[in-house]
Amino acid sequence: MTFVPNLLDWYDKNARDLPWRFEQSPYRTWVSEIMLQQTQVDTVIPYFERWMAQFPDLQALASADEQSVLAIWEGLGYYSRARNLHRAAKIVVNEMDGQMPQTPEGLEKLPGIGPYTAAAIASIAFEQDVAAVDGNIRRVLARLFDLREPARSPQGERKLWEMAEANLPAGHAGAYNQAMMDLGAMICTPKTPDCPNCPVAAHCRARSLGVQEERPVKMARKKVPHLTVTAAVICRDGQVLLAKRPSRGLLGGMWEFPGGTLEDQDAGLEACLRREIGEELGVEVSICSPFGEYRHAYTHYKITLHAFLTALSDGQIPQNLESQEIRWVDVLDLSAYPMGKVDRQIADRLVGEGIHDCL
DNA sequence: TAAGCGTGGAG
DNA sequence: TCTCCAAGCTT
Repeated sequence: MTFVPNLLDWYDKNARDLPWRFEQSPYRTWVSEIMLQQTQVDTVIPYFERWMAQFPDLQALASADEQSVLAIWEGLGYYSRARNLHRAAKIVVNEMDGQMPQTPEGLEKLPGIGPYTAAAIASIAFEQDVAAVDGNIRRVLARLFDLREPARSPQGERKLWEMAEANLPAGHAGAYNQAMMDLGAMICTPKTPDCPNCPVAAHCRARSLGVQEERPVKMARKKVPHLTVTAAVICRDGQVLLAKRPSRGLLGGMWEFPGGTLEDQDAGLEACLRREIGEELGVEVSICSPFGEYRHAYTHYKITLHAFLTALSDGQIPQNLESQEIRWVDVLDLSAYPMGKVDRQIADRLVGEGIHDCL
């Protein structure tokens, strides 16, 4: 007797009523799965609704421009997800006659779709009998079978996919995968799992050994560096200068206030800013006043960003030396330019206070 | 293979 | 304030 009947019975009664379940289509399933990568359901829901209002189908997405796609995605993070989803939609519409692949192998060829997402879409949208393993399922399986290896190690990962496949109920893969995820999100949580209310507690080896909170075994985590960063709000005639970041890498394709990281050789924050503006724009600026200190944690490092109101020195014309593009933007138009969180905070403060030319 | 990639919520 | 970590993928 496996845990699966109890699991499916529980899911039948307790499945969450989510927007992409309430009204289901392959496209909606796809978008939801991409948004849900490394992101919690409650965070995703409002983004999903806005997305569907603006890009109701594959054709609408494929014909959109990347900036409007990034603008909708702003705040959700991992922006390559948005760029890849956009690219993939163009591929499906232009090269596949608008028909999404229905198998994991076909889906995985599209940018942004890896092993988990391919299995999730194939099982949920196309009723294929394939097992998926995500963070929730990884935790549930590691506890059910008391997996001793680190779950994210190559060997642990291989065993988890084997466990998921071994227990797959034929003809019910979509419900099975989603039930495992809902169980992980609602009952079998990372901290203090609700074992008394768990429908499969009787099958749980970690629970029977009292080690459920020690599963899954984690890999050691690296320390994150903390950088000091400066940024310039360069003001001129009611406008500010924005730079568009390179298309790949951190915040790819998003706009920002130019600046950069404090180096050992810099005499101070203002010297750092003058150096960075020289490197990035080839101009000299005069620094008028501080404009806030912003702390933020990215995936791999933390920053404290010091912003300054600045003005170009006489006769200086900014050149685009390191960005995709630079552009003078009216303060009231800043909301139309997709930005990461810190730059959005600076932009919002500019909008709120109005711009006062500093010289 | 391991590092890079955002942000927000929970404890 | 800090740590963990959340429906992972790409290079």
